[in-house]
Amino acid sequence: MENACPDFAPRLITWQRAQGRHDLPWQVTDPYRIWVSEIMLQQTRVETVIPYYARFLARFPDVQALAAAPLDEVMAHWSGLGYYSRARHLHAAAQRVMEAHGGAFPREPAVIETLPGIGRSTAAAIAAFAWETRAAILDGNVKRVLTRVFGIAGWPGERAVETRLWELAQRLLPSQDLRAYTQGLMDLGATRCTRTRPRCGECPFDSDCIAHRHGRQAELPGARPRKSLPEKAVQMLALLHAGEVQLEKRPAPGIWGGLWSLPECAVETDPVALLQGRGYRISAVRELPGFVHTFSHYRLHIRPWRIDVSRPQEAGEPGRLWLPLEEVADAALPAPVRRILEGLHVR
DNA sequence: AATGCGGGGAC
DNA sequence: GTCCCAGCATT
Repeated sequence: MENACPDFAPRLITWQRAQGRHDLPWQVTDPYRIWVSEIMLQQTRVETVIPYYARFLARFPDVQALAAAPLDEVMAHWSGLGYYSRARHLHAAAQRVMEAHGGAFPREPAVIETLPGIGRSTAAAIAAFAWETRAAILDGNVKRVLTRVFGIAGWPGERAVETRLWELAQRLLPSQDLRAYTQGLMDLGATRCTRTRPRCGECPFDSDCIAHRHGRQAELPGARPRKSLPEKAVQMLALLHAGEVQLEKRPAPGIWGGLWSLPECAVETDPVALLQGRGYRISAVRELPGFVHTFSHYRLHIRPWRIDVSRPQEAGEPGRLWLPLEEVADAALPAPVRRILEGLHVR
């Protein structure tokens, strides 16, 4: 497979030295500073990390200072970065480095990986940058570069594909210059082999890259399989009376919790009969155009109705109000409810 | 093997 | 809006 590009590593190293990034704040040899950067950079972009990194190192300049600091203060310096278990693990790992390793960061990737918050790729990156250790990384950048250059299909999150990528990453490792090589993989992925609109004309593997040769840059790496969302359906009832619409407050845990929404009923239910059973007198009924609202967990087919009532009921119940249509713009409404009501107001 | 974990930027 | 980002831990 790697026959597609037999001199991958030396070409990458040469490219990194000429075209790669050399001014990132964590391009140092202190393993502590490299370690902190690698944790912050997990699932987080370089531009986002830079200001946090500066503040963090100013307050916790070495592993001893981090281990001795209160966790609350570590968390405060992480505030806004997200994935806060990274900060808790970082703090715990600093204390273990002090107690189990006498304050000296371990050099062997297998030992580094036993520290909390450090997996295979992060352990390899720390060792490669700090000591030129021959260890393979496999982050999002590397997955993108390798799937494209070597034409590896499938979603990298799938076990079989990830196993292939780890094997390939391991086989491609040079015997020296691991610092430039590892940085080159990241630099290429970040500045040339980008997710969209890759700059193939400025890539050292231009002529060899399978994806470029076949115009498959957009197909590689393979996309996460689209999980088919469950389909649900509901009818929403816009009850109108004297220029006002009835709203219900959604229960607090649950979808749209705390927002004001329209009364609902199942699609099997006849809304007119339902309302008449509750004592409403109905003067006009019109079914409005249906549409689909997509959540992260399911797709909701919404069938809205405009129902003019001449004798409203259920007034004064808690969690139920009549809102003047003129005030729809300022109300706390779910997006699809707002869409329905704004459509009404135009008429 | 799947999911939870944040926030932000690109499109 | 969706997708992804210098991933890892947990189940």
